[in-house]
Amino acid sequence: MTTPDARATEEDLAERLADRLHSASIHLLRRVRRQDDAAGLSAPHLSALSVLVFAGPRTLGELAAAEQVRPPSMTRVVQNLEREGLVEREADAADRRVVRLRATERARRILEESRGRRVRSLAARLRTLDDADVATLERAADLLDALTRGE
Amino acid sequence: MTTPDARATEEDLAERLADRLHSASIHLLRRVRRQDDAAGLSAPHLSALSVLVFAGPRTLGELAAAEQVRPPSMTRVVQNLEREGLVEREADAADRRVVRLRATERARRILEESRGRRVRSLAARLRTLDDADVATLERAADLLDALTRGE
DNA sequence: CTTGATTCGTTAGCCTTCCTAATTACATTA
DNA sequence: TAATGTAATTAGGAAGGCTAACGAATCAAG
Repeated sequence: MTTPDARATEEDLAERLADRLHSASIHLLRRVRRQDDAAGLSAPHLSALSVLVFAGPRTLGELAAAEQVRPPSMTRVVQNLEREGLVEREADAADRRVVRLRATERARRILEESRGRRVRSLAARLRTLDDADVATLERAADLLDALTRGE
Repeated sequence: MTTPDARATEEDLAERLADRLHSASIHLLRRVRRQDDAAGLSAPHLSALSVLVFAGPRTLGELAAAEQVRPPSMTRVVQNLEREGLVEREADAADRRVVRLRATERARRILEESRGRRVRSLAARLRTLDDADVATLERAADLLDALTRGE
């Protein structure tokens, strides 16, 4: 970085990194999607179901917020998951407008299986990395999670 | 790594990491997409154009492979970019079937501008990280790029 | 040289996922 | 009790991905 434009370059570093992470995410998702899901769970369905399984029951609106989509988008996802017997709706005692969602026992099994299938080829590639690189990606996953969550 | 248990655990670690990277990518993209693009360049368009700008001219098939989409998908993207005057087609001298694609001068300018807009909020968050975390993400971007490329 | 197989890109048509706007049902507050 | 606000759904549309089928060009055998 010995260019005359050192200041502009420095300011661009964050943007440049953001751009690279953006591209990497696009490519990672496209690769994973191709792996094709025998269990019939697409990435958005899998991701939403994960929230219910690992973080516990949520209302539809909370789930939409966690997944960073609008409620109407989540409505459809939930309808599909419900049809597959992976999610159950419960009435909220205090407020009958809200839909409380809970993953079924079957969902836990399906989730484990289909997650394995979906990310298998990526996981295979990860196994070729040395410990330091794995640690880097572990830490990066944490950081990205924190960065993309909230506000 | 000698016992079946250790091996299974090790395999689970890779899958677990793959799953976390998968989720992080979904959330990152959903966040970035919301930022909305004043220049009218969507993420897939921006990403494809980046390849042509930074890696030089490519055939349509090569570009599709680099972007991990099928040729018909890339055909549409290129048609849009062409209509915007961001990409030019050239005939290949040796093989008249192939379409050689080149980013225009205008594309370079537009790319810089719209990339900034698109990733701005992510970049702002990245600026809050310390140097070590930034370095981690830089390295992770490299690793992910390598992992999702090829084969 | 001719014929058949292959390859590059396009067209056609479908599916999924996301969105905004409008609507319905319930809750809250003035 | 009337007005306002909020949770979820419905309706409708845009974008981006896919496969299948096709035309044009190339390559490989004979």
